[in-house]
Amino acid sequence: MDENIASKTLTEIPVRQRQTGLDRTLQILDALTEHEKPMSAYRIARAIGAPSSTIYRTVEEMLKHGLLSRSSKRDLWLGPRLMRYGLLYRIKLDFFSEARKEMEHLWQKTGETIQICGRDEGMMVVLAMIEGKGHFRVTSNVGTRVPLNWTASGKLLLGHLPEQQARELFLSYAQPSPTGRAETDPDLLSKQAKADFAAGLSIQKSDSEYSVACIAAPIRDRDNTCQATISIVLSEKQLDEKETKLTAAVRDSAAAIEASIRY
Amino acid sequence: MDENIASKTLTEIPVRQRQTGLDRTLQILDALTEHEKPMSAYRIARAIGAPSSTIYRTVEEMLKHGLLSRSSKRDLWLGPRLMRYGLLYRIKLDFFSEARKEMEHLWQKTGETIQICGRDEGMMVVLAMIEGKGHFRVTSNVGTRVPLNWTASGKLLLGHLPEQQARELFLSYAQPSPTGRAETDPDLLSKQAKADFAAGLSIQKSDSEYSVACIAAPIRDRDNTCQATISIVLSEKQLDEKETKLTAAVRDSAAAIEASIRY
DNA sequence: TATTTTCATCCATTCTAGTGGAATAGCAAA
DNA sequence: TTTGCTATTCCACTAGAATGGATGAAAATA
Repeated sequence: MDENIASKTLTEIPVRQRQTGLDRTLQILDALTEHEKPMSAYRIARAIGAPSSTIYRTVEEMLKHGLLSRSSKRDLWLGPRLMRYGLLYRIKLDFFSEARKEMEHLWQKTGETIQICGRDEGMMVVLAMIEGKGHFRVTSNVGTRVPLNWTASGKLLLGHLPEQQARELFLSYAQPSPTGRAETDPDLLSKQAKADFAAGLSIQKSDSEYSVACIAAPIRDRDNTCQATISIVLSEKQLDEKETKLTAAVRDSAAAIEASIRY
Repeated sequence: MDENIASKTLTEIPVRQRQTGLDRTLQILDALTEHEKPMSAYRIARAIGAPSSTIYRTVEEMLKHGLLSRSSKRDLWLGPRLMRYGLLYRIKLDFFSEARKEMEHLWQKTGETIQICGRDEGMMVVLAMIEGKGHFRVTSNVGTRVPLNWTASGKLLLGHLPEQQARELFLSYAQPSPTGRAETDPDLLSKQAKADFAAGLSIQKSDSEYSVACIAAPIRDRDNTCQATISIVLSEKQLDEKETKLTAAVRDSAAAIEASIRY
């Protein structure tokens, strides 16, 4: 909300770097995605601490290109062109078609909610999902982004990184979850990430939503990088009853997807 | 708009206008999406006719921001950050949650493949989809983009525009389809678009894929703009057998979605 | 009402980034 | 070998982008 109050200490040279047009463009898009609803150009400028003249210019250019759209007289929102790249990126992920099949398979077998998740910097993103057959519903959806420390998948997604690097990402992005149960300490988190990744499984209870649990397994490529995760999202109660069976199923699905991209 | 016409008369010198960074960025992304596979920086530069020095620079900056990623030593591909905006754009479309419900509903009722489609400039994009229960499979997928003249939905998506404007879009983007059965004449297409939109229904057979048919209805907002379409994709044979029943069902679903965004 | 905040546009200044072209090297065909 | 295409980097030049600040109008608030 408030802009950058902590400007510079005495010794720091005021190298107020001029930003590139692409920087400003991405800052605008990020401001809108964070805010999650339309904003005026003026408000965007304030939110990112940029000169309004620059933002008005850039916004105009972005509108011309369909990266933004006017949602009312003065409010701006993301533009339709953004879909072009995002959706294509997803369908061309090399594991994606196989992952869809396995998702379906896992869903047939368990009847629970199944998700494929990936990482975008410090956030976990739901890439694909099938909802469970029962009445149990989760709030997440395809496209939902949450901090990595909220979920089992989030931790796995950093498990292949050197611990130091994972620590830094958790340090920058970890946030308290709505339930207050998600770990936020970077040291602990990076250790957990490494351990869970090594085990090929991560289980989590009520970290992000009350009485919601999650069983996740990593999808690793030939370089052992965690490209994505596949997971079952279910009620804590269900988890207690069927844990052994479900963990095995998730592991199998992950293995099947990995096999498809490793030849 | 028309600046560079008067300047030189006799010897036409190629006035290669300097492009903005955002222009170059989008050209790079478009080159990759069109090509549908990774390309080298050099190849991208040639594909868009830009100075290679510019492209190498821009590519470097885009890599830094996660808009591109290296898929091998020299090959570049779309970056994970693109998902951030694309998926959020979709999820926040005001009709989207209702549309998902109706999609599900229609699928339960018919058992056929159901799609929600939107428009990105001159292309139709599959925004969401549920596959049919039978063995009949279509090649399209969420994120698939095809020229507007190939599909029933494509025509509906331009139906609210003044005929002249629709004509221009068809003129720029209409292409022959794989089956050769899709209309390509802008005049005919714009008339069809208008008529189908007015009728609130468009039906198509084998225009884009052999023996594949489609029944589509427009989803219009308060301004009568066609925001998207909902459609049943099925075999021609099925269409012949159950046409009346299915058209009614699609109409009902579209109406339900429209009701949800029109209060 | 008066006053503050939001919104939008304009201008002069600074300096970045797009451009053209050259240089270099690897590789494959002729 | 020569030729030609791919691939990458470097440099000088300058169009035009980002900036800071000013100016007003409109809207919100007191």
